[in-house]
Amino acid sequence: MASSKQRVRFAPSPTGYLHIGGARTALFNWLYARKTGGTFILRIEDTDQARSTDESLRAILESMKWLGLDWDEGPEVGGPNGPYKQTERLALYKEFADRMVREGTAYRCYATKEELDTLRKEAEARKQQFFYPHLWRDKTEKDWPADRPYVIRFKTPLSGETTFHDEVFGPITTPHNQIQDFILLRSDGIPLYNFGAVVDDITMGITLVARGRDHIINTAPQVLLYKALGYQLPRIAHLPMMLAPDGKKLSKREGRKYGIPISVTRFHDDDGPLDGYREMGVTPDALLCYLIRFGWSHGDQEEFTRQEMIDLFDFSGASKADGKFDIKKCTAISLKMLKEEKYTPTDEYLRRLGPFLEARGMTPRDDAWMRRALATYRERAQTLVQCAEGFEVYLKPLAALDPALVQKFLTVEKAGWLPQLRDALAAVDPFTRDEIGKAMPAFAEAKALAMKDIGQPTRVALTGKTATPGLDDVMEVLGKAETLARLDQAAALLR
RNA sequence: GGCCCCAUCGUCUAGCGGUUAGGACAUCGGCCUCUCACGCCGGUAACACGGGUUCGAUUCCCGUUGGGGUCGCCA
Repeated sequence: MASSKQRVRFAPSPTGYLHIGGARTALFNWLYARKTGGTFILRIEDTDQARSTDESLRAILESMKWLGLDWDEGPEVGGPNGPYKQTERLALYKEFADRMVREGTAYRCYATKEELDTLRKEAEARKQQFFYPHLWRDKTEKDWPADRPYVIRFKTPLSGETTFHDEVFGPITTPHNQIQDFILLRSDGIPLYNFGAVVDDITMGITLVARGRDHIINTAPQVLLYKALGYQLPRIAHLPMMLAPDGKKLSKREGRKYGIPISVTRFHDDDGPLDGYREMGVTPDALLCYLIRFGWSHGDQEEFTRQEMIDLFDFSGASKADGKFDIKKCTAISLKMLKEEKYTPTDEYLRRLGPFLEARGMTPRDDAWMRRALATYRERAQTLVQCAEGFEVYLKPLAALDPALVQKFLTVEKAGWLPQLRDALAAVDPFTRDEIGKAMPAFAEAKALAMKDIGQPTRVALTGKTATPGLDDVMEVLGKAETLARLDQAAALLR
């Protein structure tokens, strides 16, 4: 391991929401920085001006904050290597590009996009692979036409190959004849991805680049750029892809098809609002827990606190094979994380639950009551949404009972004892789970009934539902007055 | 199609030459039980195929097949 301070970055382009795969990339970089005591940089690659939007940038920052992946340098926090948006660094790219032209490792190309598109189409028609013909490669300054736009292209070596060592995949070799004379700087002075990323990684002192496997193809050109510029290569790590259950790219369409959120937080685009993991009701720690086990492992461990992730993380634990997203596993992890105080302290649980209650028209009550009520759902709610739905039993007035349920459970024949149960419960004091838990079986026994005979009718009378936490819990949370009132209401329906 | 990469239960994965191939999710039984969950017990379920190397291959090498990535003045 390098002795100097590690510097890593996450470099999204603000052309949409923060994709779940991007979140995984961000997590791995963040973990590496935190583990090594290094610096985590957030850099905005907004060079695609046609697609970049401020709304997208806001959404990405919001998602990063929600995940708790804080950055040491970048938007809002600044830093010594700014600015951190590429469109604010154009002079830098020009300086590097001009230098390369001067040194002969790059050249001006005056071929127009139209011209090249035509050639591309022709090659396509001949079923041949298009390859940039070295139109301007060997021209010199005296050949440059005046007043015509040009791009700057890299002068890729004509033969040989480039090999780099990937921390995850090992050595990867690319023959140079597969690398075109790619464009560094567009005619409008804006850099293309490979060039912008390299110049920034160099000037920001990045020591390790970790990104998705779809970038492996970009690495050889970037290595060539480092060499041409005379800088030392950072360490490089690629992560396997996160795919949809059918092995396709995890797109918005695929996500909908399998009920998988693909955005970290809610995002509005042309098709309307798109809910994310936050809206689905998983906690950031639970999501991170699912993500870290995707393409990485530490033996059989499935649950991690944030600190454990930091302590245990290492690129040697990464795997090479692509994976398919499994939403059921994700919610299963969510349940485990939500259930345990160690992973989700009660205070945090309630704080996160609040907005979900309010979204359903409920108002949280006092802290002690909320804690008591939460205890009845902690072991059964996979998500905060499910928990909030459960709270409707407690916080919403009981709606008119479903006639089908009344027919099934609340007839004189099946629940004629209801008024007497009500009276028996009225005598319970204190009205606690334990006392109720004794009174109910005692009542059943006195009536020569089994608990299972009185359970469901009572449950329906109390909650209008057939599945809820235990009756003793429900009654205690509801309180004696509300419990009796609801039973009275149901008893009136008996016929 | 060219080039690059990958390959253990349905899914995420453990394994780093010798294991009854383990765990988790899912699934199927059972227990618990007032319902639904949780929890507990148990079952089904994988080394893609073919060659090597080796006393011995899931593990190392080659090939085949399958999958993915990429071939833009997108990132």
